[in-house]
Order: sequence, then C-alpha cells, then structure tokens
Amino acid sequence: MPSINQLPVTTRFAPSPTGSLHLGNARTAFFSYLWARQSGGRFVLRIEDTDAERSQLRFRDELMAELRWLGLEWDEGPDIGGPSASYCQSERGEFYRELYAQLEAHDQAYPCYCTPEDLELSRKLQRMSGQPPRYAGTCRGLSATQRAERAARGLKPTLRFAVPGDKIIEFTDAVHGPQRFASSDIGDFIIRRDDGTPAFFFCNAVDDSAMGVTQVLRGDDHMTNTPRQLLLLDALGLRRPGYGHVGLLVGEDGAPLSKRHGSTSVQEFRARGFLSAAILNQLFRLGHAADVDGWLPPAAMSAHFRPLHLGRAPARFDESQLVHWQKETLGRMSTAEIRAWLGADDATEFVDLVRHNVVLPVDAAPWRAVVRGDLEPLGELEQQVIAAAGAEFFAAAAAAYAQANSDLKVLTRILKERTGRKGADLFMPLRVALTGTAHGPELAPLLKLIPPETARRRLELHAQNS
RNA sequence: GCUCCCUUCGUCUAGAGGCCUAGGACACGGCCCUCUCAAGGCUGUAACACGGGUUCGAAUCCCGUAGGGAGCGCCA
Repeated sequence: MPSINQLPVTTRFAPSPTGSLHLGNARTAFFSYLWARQSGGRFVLRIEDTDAERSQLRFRDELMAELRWLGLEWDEGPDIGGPSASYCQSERGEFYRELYAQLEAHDQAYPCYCTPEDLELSRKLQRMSGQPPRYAGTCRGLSATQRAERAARGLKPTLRFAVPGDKIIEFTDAVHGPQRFASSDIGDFIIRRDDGTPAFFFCNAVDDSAMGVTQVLRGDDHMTNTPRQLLLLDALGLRRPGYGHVGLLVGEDGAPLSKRHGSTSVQEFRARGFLSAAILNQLFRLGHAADVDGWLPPAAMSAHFRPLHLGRAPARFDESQLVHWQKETLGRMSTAEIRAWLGADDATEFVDLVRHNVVLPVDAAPWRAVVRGDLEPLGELEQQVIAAAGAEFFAAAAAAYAQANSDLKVLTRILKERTGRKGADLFMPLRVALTGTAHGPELAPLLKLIPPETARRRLELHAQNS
C-alpha cells in the first residue's frame, strides 16, 4: 500500500556470499524490503561475489534460503532474473569494462603499479608522521613511456580513480540528514584489482545506479565511503541513488555482534527454533520506531514501517526481547503448527498442554519425559516438598489413585478427606511426585497423559522411601 | 593522526521549543488470579552524558567537553 506522498522506491540488498546471513545484515535487508513494499516499489537482490577467494556458491544459496525463510522475497535477483541481469557481479565484467574505459579515456582513472608492500610502507610512514594514510599519488603522473616500462617488467597494474582535488561532495542522508565532505580528504582509491576484478567502491556504486536503485540502505560503517562513490558516479555521469545509513547492530557489550555474543546468524536462530515472525518482530524494532506497539504479523509490517524513523545510534541486540516476540508468536499459532514446530510427533493433547511452557522446541523435552519417560532427579526445593508431605501422605495418595485413576479432581477430593490437606499443601507434593518439578503445566490434564502404571509407581515411591 | 557519525530508564524506543512533574515496550520487583510456572489484570523502581549559551520557556536550537563508533584496505 503506497502512501499518498511517497513515490515507488527501489531498494536492494547486496550481500557478499562469504558467510552466513548475519542478523545485522538481515535487518538492513528487511528494512530495505519494507521500504520497497511500502512504497509499491521494487526490492532487488544482488550478489557481490567479486572476491573469488572467499565467495562460495553454498553461501549464496544459504543466503537466499534464509532470506526466503524470513519472508523477504525479492523482485529481481540472481535466480529469478530481471531487467538488469546479471545480478551476480562476477558476471558483470563486460559492463564494468566499458565504464573503466570511459574513465580512462577522460583521465579520470589511471593504472597504478605500486605493490601491496609499497603501499603498506607508505601508509606506515604517513601514520608515523601524523598524516592520514592515503594513497600518495605515486602513479598518477606516470607518462605513457613510464607505464610501458613498468608493464614490460611484468608488473600488473590496478586501476585507480583520480579523485578531483577541490570538490565539496554534498548529499542528504535519509537517516542522518545533510552531509558535506571535501574531496581533498580522499585519496585515489582502487576501482579495479590487478587481476581485473572490480573493487567494492566501484561495482557497488555503479550497479546500484545501473539497476535503478533509488534508495540504498546500509550500515553506518559505509557513511564515509559514500562521498567516494558519489564522486565516481558523478564522473561517470550516472544517476545518484539516495543513501541512508542505519546505526549498527551491536551485542550486549556494545561491540559489533560477533561469535562471542552467541548466535549471530539467522541460520543459527532458526536452528534453535526461533520463528521467523519472532525474529522479524524483533528486528522491526531495533533501530526503528514503528507507529504501533505490540506484535505484528509480518505481512502488516510494511504498512507500519517508518523510513524516517530509522535509528542513528547503534542498537543493542537483546535476546530476552527476542524471547518475548517468540512467546507472542507462539501464542498465535495453532496446535498443528506448534506440533510441527516441536518436530517430535507429539500427541495433540500434549502439545496443547505444554505450549505455554515452551519457548524453544528443546524446552518440551522434560515434559515429554514426564509423560513417557523417566523423571530427572529431584532438586532441593522438590526434595523439601516431598519430605514435608511425608510417607503417609503418599501412601494415601497411592491408595486414592487406585480409586480415582487419572482423574485429578476425584483424586484430590479423596485425598483431602483422608489427609485434611488442601491448596498448595495438597497439590504441590502431588505435582512434584508425578512430574519431578514444582513448576509446569496444569496438573489435571498432565496426569491424564501419564500412563497409570507410571503414575502409581511415582506415588508409591515416596510412600516407602520417606 | 585526519575526516565523519553517535549519546533519553538495564535494553529497544517516543519526543521536530511550551502537550514532558519525559510516554510506551522488554527485563526486573510487588499485588491480584492460581496447586506451580506461563498467560492475564493492577502496580512499582528506573533515563534526557557533562558544561556553557540562545529563549519568557530546551530532551528538543547553537558552541564546547567527555565517552563511544566508523572510514582512511588489491574486504565488502
């Protein structure tokens, strides 16, 4: 549903297939997706696989699988094509070559024969003398004969963009507002590696423009990269997309989300049993202020997305909040859905009983054991409850069970008459003896699921021991 | 070092000069309900980084300070 004053916006997600889909990337992908959907525009998926060393097909497939699992469907992409195909940068060499030629023809780019060692040394020297570590421009003024001489020595050049020295680059960031940079602060940067592959600053900017992207949404860490890309686009006469830089997603300690914070990839959360709707509800509120509170079905989110309310400050990811959305999501699922999610072929009565005591599928295991297995050893609190009730109580309980069978109401009525106990004094010992813990789902239906033989044994056990 | 960005309860955030004795959500505590946990209802603790201005009035505007972050890569 496009809003009245918003033109269709084309956004994109442009991951490099060098690892699994990180929560932070998933969030920017999600915001981009929502923005496109909200405006009635398009969402493009582009794979930035220019690093042949680290890029892998399996990561690309995994990335797409996770995106789809989250429900972020793209309108153009490597698998479905589109007007700007190919959507893999490794297949766009021809397009890049033309642009390189254009830049070189206008002296806006030049071959650089400096070796990585040269460059590192130069940077080191600059740092030591308190200078910004920028490319010194060594190869910028090389004559044709000097270039030929170097090429003859077998040196393979990179291609550098000749940054104009005296420009002010201005743009309005969609989340930060007006920005101003001086080109004199930017060194000539590499736009083509010595193996002929395009470098990020170049192919990323050029593809966004060529693919008709009108709004680039990305992490804050790209903020100071933007003027470089704008310079490049201007030199090429390509249309500038709008840029918006979202605050990063960080861990509980404020450091960028990493392994030591536990799960960080969508795949890991999925494997643990978190639901996509839960993850989406959480991401929806990290670094973004929606216009409503409370759980939203994913399909309703684009209507409540507010691009102008994206956060500038880094947002901390707090798993306890994810757990909250997980509970909210679970509460809205049918028994059949939860049963499938638990993945253990449970009886529907069992599913209905434990669903409110479970956040992840693994949490169902203890209750499964209560119903069709053996109890865990009693904890300290549980032992106290058993001891306080006494052997006599359980003898009476076992006898009552013989009469009442698995009808807890009848069982407790009989026990109440015989022992004079009521309330927690009556129920707690029963709960502990029958389930092994002091907490859990409603006891009456739970008792019905415990095989009679097992229930009797559990009650009799305490009639003898204590 | 240089350039840029950021800073409201523990956490996510509302807030575009008076509607703010700063609101909501999560988490936490209490009460109610209840055999227990969960759910639900009620309720409590808790924040404008600091210092100067501007203004009748500032969380909101300006300038500094402090703290945090990013970029300056043949990685994206």
